Amino acid sequence: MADAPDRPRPRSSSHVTLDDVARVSGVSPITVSRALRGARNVAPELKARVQAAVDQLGYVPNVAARALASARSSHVAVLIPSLTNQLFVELLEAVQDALAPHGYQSLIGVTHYDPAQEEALLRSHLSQRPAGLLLTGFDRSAAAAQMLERSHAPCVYMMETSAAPGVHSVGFSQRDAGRAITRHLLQRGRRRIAYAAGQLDPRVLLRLEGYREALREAGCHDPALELLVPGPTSMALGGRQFEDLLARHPDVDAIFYCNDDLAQGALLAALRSGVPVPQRVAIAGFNDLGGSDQMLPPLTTVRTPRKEMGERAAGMLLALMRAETVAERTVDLGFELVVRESS
Amino acid sequence: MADAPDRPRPRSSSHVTLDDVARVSGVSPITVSRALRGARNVAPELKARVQAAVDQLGYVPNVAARALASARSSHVAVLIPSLTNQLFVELLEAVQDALAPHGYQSLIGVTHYDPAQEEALLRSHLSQRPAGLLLTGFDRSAAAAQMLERSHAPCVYMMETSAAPGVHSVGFSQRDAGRAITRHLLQRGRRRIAYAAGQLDPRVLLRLEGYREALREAGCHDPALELLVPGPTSMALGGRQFEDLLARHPDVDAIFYCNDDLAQGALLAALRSGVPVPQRVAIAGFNDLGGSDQMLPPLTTVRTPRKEMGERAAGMLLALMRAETVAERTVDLGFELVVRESS
DNA sequence: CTGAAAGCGCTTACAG
DNA sequence: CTGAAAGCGCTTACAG
Repeated sequence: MADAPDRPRPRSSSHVTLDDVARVSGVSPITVSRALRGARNVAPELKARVQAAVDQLGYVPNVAARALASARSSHVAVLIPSLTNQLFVELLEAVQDALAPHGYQSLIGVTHYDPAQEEALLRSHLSQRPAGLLLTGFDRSAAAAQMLERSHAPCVYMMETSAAPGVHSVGFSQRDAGRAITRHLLQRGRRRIAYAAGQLDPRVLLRLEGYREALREAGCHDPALELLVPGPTSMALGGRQFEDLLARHPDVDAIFYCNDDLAQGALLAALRSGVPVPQRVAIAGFNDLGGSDQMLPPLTTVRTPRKEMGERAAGMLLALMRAETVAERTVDLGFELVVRESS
Repeated sequence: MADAPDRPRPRSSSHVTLDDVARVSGVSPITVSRALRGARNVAPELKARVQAAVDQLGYVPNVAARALASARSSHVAVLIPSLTNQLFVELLEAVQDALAPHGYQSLIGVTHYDPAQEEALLRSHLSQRPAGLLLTGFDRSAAAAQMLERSHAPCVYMMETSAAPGVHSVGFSQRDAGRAITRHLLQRGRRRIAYAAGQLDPRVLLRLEGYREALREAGCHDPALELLVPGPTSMALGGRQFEDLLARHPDVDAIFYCNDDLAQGALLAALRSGVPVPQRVAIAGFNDLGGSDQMLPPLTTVRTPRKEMGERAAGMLLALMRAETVAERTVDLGFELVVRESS
């Protein structure tokens, strides 16, 4: 198995091709192709001979040739808003782990929460004819939606659910989760409950809706207690929001943060300034990210099912890519209230 | 521009091809191909005509065809140990941001710190003929190293540096960094300095070497103060290690953690048990991850240049993929001691 | 600076 | 269940 000389490269590659496998196993190239793709309409005996030749030669299919001939790549485009939020990192890992065993590679695109960037990414990914798409949420530009539709590529949406016809989605109700944690704070006797958020994406705003509903039911909604700042979240921002809210509204008795990193920052700021949590203010977060259980006091939060979400979305996409009909097109995975000592 | 009927798909795609562009612009397909790839040996006037036709038709090159014909894909394989350590997420983002404008897609592989997994990933990525490779560190299986060599694919190593001939690397001295932070603790008058680590990868062990060297120089190295536990790091583990060390070695006066997440956990554990930091024990971390500046007290650590490392490694790879000779094959980016109140 | 021919390594669609 | 032919959409290598 001599290597080709370094330069100049011969036009004909020195790699083992499907034709080589056909020659060695004594069948036609098409039969090899079929056997390799696990077709049932190949005699078991030929299948075995092909496999033996593959092993002997160390044959590896050329994905580019396959993609060109079949007009379908083995890539799945995964578009997420950010890698800075641990949530999406874990979602991504679950997706990759589910897709890889089936021979699909994930091509990750980070949209930075920007519809224009998402549109550009979609355009570039779609031009490569991905086998499938995994997208985050439902809010995108009209142009992006149109490209998606025209591409006819299998697609599953993550993070939220939709019952719209033809849409496949795996997620949970952000609104219900926002309502649930707010109700929990109300049940603890809190009345002046603030909502502090950064990175105002559609899901953060849905949680805001849930928060508002719960407070209106209880008759204690006050828009002045909504602190919505654009831009990325961080522990530092959470600390500043904590100080800001207490300074401007000394009667605030609870704060619901849209993400755990903010809430962790708040907990540390409280420690720094000697504000007792939860006695003086209760603190709640969202997502149950790493470290929230280690805080002082441990953080009350909502555990979101990103691992299962990634697995289920990938599973659904796998079915769609096999051209199977998916019976359960909308999967609501729910969420879990995790009550710790901060509330 | 009517769409093809849904099913069955015609063999000939309804997409605009390079031949269409050639027809519209009145030149040969090869000239279009050259113009598109920015060749200098195309008359400016023809270039303009081609560009006009591309715009008019909305032509997008078929990457599979290009890869098949040229035996080079537009993918760069990026192999990192983990996405759980924020460090690698930031490294990855920098790489992607640097590669994307040049038309290269990153294919991410997570090795989970496992040479066998890395070998498998390398095998699968190499079979797709990536345009280039970005790898983490130098420790890999002999089989993996051999595959790399035989592939002749351009490759840049990240995180560490090597002066070995033919090797391109961008990193910093993990050993020097470990030595530097340990010396800092010594300068603060500490003598019973422990090293606490998880995820015992080669870089964690290099930092350990640096730690040992500094302590031996000062004549106070004690192997009993090295706490090396396999498996993933976390804030929870850092907290347990803190309690463990203080219980078993009451005279410990400083702990150097191999990663900030452990150190953050230690700081919280100290707070929980009322151990004053740095009065009773100094705490130092590594990497300067998000939140370390928000801790109570803020964490002393080593800032590592992951963003620049990703950018420089990608830049070097870009040059190699253009078949340029890279003069500076070994780039040492250094590190920065960040002294805060925990030491 | 420009082009006609051949080929990259597969799969599709049609036969049998 | 198996195969011969054609083609996917580009680029390489050779001419001129």
